[in-house]
Amino acid sequence: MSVTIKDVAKLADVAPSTVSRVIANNPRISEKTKRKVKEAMDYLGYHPNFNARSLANRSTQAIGLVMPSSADKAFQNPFFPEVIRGISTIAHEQEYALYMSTGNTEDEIFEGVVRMVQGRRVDGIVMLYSRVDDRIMCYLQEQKFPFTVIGKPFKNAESITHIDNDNFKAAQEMTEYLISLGHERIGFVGGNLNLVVTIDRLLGYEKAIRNAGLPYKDEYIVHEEFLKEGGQEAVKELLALKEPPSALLVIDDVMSFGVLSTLNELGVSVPDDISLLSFNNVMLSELSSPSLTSVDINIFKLGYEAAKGLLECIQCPEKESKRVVVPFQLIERQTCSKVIEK
Amino acid sequence: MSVTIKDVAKLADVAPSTVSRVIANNPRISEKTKRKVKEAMDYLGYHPNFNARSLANRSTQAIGLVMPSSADKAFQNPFFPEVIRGISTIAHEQEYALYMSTGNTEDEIFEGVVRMVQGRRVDGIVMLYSRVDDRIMCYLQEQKFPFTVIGKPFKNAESITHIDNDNFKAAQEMTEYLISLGHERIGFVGGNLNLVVTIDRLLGYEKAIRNAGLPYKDEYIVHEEFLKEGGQEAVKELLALKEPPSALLVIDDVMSFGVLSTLNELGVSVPDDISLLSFNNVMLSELSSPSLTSVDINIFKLGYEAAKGLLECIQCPEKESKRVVVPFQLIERQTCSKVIEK
DNA sequence: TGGAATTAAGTAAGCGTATACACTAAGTCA
DNA sequence: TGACTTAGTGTATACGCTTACTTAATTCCA
Repeated sequence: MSVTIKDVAKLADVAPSTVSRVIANNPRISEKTKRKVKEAMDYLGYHPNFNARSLANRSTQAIGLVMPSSADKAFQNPFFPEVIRGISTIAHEQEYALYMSTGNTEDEIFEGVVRMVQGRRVDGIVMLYSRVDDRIMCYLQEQKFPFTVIGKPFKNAESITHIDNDNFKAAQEMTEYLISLGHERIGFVGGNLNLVVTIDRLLGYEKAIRNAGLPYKDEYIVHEEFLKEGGQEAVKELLALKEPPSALLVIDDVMSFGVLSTLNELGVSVPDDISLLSFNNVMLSELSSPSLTSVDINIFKLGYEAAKGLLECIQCPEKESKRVVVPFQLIERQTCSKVIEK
Repeated sequence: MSVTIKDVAKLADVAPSTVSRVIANNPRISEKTKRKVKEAMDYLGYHPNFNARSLANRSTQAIGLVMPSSADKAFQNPFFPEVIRGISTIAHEQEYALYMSTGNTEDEIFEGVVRMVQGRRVDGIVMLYSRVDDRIMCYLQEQKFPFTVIGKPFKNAESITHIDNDNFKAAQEMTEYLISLGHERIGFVGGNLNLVVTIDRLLGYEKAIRNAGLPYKDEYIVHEEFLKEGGQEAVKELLALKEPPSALLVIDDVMSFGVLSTLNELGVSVPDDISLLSFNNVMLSELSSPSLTSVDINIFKLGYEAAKGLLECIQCPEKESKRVVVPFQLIERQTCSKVIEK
């Protein structure tokens, strides 16, 4: 059917192995032969069969991506496309392709990963999230399969290459920023508590609150899904309190969009009645009205570095694991203001 | 190293071929044997090696995605994640994985596709765009490689399964809508003229303009890149005219975001000074201020149907090609208003 | 009861590539 | 000149799986 290494060998009048060596650019082949073989390859339009190569080679030139939930849900958050942009940039530089398996339930996703790994469909995996006691991560560790994590692993962080922001510090500084604006009732709108990023940011928030001698109130802390709907739910809860917060630290821009729309419906003005500070600085966060004050966590770089680290793992497995911290930066826009004394 | 079909065969005391048949659920194997083999597989934690299977099988259970530009750029437009959501939904249902190769230049992307195809890394391809005289599409046709297209192929549309909106009609109706609001100077902000979608919508626009007996002016037609920056450029050009348009038909929401921000900078009010109607109804188009009046083209469904069509192509290659038209719907929000007589 | 028909499982030949090992021819050196 | 490198190729096997072909065992019917 398609042209194989043997066809090339026949045409160039050499052995198949020689052709294989030319492909691998083996120095033991003379320039003359190389030229001859290359001509034959061009003439026949030869392209190596990746499956055969992978089989013989035990390498696939592909890296797998694992998302926290079904791609279906994940892609609703611009975080993921942006991470993938970063990943694909370096993947492309090194001629790796990206491979995604999807699933609806946790079990399905897990099975997908097992198939990727055992089926040798990829050389390594980038986990696009970090969760408390994650089965997939445990599995990859057991299997000693190369992987890197975006976010901080809950356990064994030292032995796993991971790329993260200093989320604790970021949340602390941002809370301090809100405090400096005069806010004393600051709500925290978090995502899923299983995600390490939620925990880190919550701890940073707590630290700042306590440092400032403010009361740390459980009712100011809400956890919802990482979607617009999550933000909407959260606001409803918080505004139902006797003393609703005057500022919100929201863990994700998309949630903030939800928060914003609900506040708008309720006739609560941002930032006059309530300030909003969120994380991620997604591409579209400047578009909302008012535009979001948000912490730029450099999503692109998170992806880029994660893939880079993974390729290093794959290429030299002895290399020890490392932690890369990507800096963050507050982007001030229109959703935060000073408290006006009444 | 990892457990193979032979290990399972040995443990279950059958021949490797029998194990293979159990995996394929071949009816010629007795239930008793199947049970025995499955036990052995579970016990050993066996998972088939996909590369070996693909090699023997000539099938990969993966579908390739081709984007119009580098993933880097494409992912800046929420259109693509959303299409991929649709694709991944059905891909997952049928246990296919997604495969993406990326490249910066047109040549690199082309090479990536050739490697996908010749290297037998995927069973079929979904083209996420349709362009005039596209090398990749020609190549896939020559190779008789299964593929489907999102958008209308420029040539041979009858012989290629494709999923599209009726962009001509959509643009015509939308232009008529603007005309019905009293607008007589309507600008058209298009994307790359090589994209068939741009052409179709432009033609629909022209049709409506001419039907209404309005002058069709070239200077009202601008083409820029499918990004925010593109929208920004476009506005600058259009507002520099002696008689700037009172309404704009913008081909893409992200461009509209750019249009909006520039108009805002220039102190032009939307919709009071200028109306804006755009396409795609991306998830975040309700967030801008004012929120975008936009045509919902059902991006998710475009992806879903494209992948579905592809899987049909793969599974029965004789099946004839088809055209699926996904309906559109105007979502009225805040960027269009009637012309106020002065 | 013998042989055809049917069912169940095994044998072995690929799929296309990589690579350890073997081999040849030419060059090196004492 | 003969033993010894060394550069350049070829041979043969392995990678893990599928499948056409065969064989063995069982059933069925005249």
